[in-house]
Amino acid sequence: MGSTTMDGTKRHRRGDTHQRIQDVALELFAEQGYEKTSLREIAERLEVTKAALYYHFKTKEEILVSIFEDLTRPMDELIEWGKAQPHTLGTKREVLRRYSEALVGAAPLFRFMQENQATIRELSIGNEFKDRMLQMRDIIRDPDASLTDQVRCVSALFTMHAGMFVLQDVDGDAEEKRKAVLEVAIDLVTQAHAGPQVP
Amino acid sequence: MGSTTMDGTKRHRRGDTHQRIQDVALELFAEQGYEKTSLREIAERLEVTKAALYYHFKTKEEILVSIFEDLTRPMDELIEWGKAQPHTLGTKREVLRRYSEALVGAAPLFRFMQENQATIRELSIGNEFKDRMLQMRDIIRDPDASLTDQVRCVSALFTMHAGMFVLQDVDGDAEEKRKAVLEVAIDLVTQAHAGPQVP
Amino acid sequence: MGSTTMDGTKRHRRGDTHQRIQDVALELFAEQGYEKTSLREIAERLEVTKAALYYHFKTKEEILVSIFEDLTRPMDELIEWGKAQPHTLGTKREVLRRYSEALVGAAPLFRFMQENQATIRELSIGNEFKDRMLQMRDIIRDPDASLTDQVRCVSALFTMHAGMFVLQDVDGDAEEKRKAVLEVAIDLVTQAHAGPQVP
Amino acid sequence: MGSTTMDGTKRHRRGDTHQRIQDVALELFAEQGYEKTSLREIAERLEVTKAALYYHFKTKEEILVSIFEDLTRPMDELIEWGKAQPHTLGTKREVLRRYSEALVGAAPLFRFMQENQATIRELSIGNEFKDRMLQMRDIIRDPDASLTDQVRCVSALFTMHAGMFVLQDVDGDAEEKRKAVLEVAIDLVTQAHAGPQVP
DNA sequence: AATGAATGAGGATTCATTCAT
DNA sequence: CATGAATGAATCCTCATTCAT
Repeated sequence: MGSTTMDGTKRHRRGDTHQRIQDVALELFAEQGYEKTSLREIAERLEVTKAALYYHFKTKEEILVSIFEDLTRPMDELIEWGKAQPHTLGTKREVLRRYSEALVGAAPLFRFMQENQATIRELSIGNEFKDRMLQMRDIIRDPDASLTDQVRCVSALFTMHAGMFVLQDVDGDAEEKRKAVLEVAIDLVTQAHAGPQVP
Repeated sequence: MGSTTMDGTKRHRRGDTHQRIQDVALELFAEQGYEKTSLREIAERLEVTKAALYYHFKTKEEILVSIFEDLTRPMDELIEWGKAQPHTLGTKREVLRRYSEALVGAAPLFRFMQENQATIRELSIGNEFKDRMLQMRDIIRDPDASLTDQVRCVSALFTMHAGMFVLQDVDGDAEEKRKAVLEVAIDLVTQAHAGPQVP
Repeated sequence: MGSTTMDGTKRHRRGDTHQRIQDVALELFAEQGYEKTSLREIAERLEVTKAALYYHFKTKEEILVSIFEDLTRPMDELIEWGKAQPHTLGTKREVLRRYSEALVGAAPLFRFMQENQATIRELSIGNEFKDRMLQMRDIIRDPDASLTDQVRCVSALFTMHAGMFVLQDVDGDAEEKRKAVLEVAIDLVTQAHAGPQVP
Repeated sequence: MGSTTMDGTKRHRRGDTHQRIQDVALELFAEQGYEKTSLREIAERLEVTKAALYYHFKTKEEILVSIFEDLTRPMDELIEWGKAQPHTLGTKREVLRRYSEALVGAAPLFRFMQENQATIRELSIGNEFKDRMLQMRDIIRDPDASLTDQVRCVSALFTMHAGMFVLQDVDGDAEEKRKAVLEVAIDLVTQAHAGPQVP
């Protein structure tokens, strides 16, 4: 029942449940945290049994890992691209611009990552995530710049991550806010670049 | 037996265990997260029984609450002071300066708060903390400023919170880093102030 | 499709998978025990799905039962033969001799039976196995003999079962060990026969 | 309630529950096997909750380990003693005699060990038990004797272990049976000693 | 001021089994 | 002949909490 589609194809929507588990899980993880979200809860909301989850994923952690891998792919590609470019201010601005867009697609995941750092540190994705962040940092910052300028770069990255969520309860349309955040981030990086020239 | 002597030497100072519980708890909470830290673990590290913890605190949450209240008192006072001042750039700078110092004393707690947001949101201190942050925000930002400038202010706050931990694996002495972070934060607020004048 | 060819070459011989399941199952049962061996494990090692096992066998227990029946047929025949003979010492020796040989073919099964008695007792083959053993015992022992002599006979049987596995970590070639075990068993039965004559 | 004794001592029978858990656990382990016995079952029979078991023992395995350690102490001592004696036939007989007696006290445990070998092999006591058996074997057997004589010695040991349980459904009083088994075992060892002299 | 003993609720995970395709 | 998807029941275990002493 219910697996027949308009065109009469009685397809078994392979990946349907798989995908739905990921969706609901991310929703709940982001809402309540990883630890506080039980598999029972996920299963109930999907109207399947806990055991069904285990048919699709070997462990609770694997659910998270799979979400993470799926949603951070665009960032991986961005990092790959960024590392191949010359470390100019132009590159950095472009990276921030693209990063800002990539974040939109993975917003719930990043909100989750940000709010569950303690938990994630102990999980297998902990290091993976940290590595990605450090790679981004190394694309953005200049290790020979002043400490202050380095802080500016790190702050730029942070502003982008946090900005999106912290501003949730502020007035204004989401796309506008994204642009404002991006502007501040680009400003910070630009200042970091200008900085050393006028010591 | 015989835990008090006339001159106070070698006595189990009242509040000794109480304090030790808070210390160990915060240490573990910050390290592993609130959910992953069990009372058994805290008790074991203190070499007392779980039941002993219940002599000093009614619940696990109360341990956290008490830590929170003790460690955020300086910030409360700062907020009180800040609200009483005129909303000038000078005030804001001073607030950031003092905030930066206050953060040093409460660093593990803030690290904890930052890394356990999802958990904390469901706890009683969740709102308290959010309120404090919003009050800080309202001291720092100007609600009539452009969205971008508002982001600058929020970013200034965020930079201070995050900066301290994210920079842990970066070179340089802690006090220097604190100053660099403070500088960037003050810069951001200063720019936010300059901004509206050149629209 | 296409699993049989005219000349029988390259055909999926009927019972191929059936047989392979039994082989792998016995191997794992003997190695890890019945309870600790899951159908998932068996299926994985065969590179089929669990459901495939259910095409060939109705239950997990049935897999074991079928192995048991296949491998103990020679013993059944031996018992049939033994019961038909006169209860002389010669018969008993011959039975032991043949039993020893039969054991070689069913070694993994017997190792399994011996190491999983608690489990087997609750299974349908439990009684069957016990019955076989009692019938063997009744061929070997003389119910009117002294208790000691009866113990000798039971011990002879036991020695044969256990001997093969316990001696695994002892020096020497398997066939030699089998003969040594057989010799001791025959000795025991011989003594049991000599016993009553010299009270 | 119920913890007051005749003499008015209101003692908390420390170790009472601890001991009762061991008793019931061994009973069930021996009856149904280790795997098939769930903690729920043990708890129910004791009219406590599962969690209570975990107050007394860290894991299910630890319950078994503790039983094992308590009940095999006499054997450890016997082995210690046996190793210190000269390897004469007299010593061996004495060891068997004492072993036979020690077995009576630990009968359910040994029945359990015998019937759950597959399970035990994977548990921490597996090796401990095997070690004890090999030490016994090395006290009893002579490594330079003929293979047949070595089998005799191993068989003697085995006969003692198995004899007690296999003979359960045979006529006669328990003590008598024990003596018969012991006699056969001693005979086997004696023959092993006499053997090499007449090659 | 602290302990020993226990509980109830819930956690993740595994298993044998079923059934439509 | 075999699979993909799912279930229900059970498993071991952990946790915060309570209470008499």
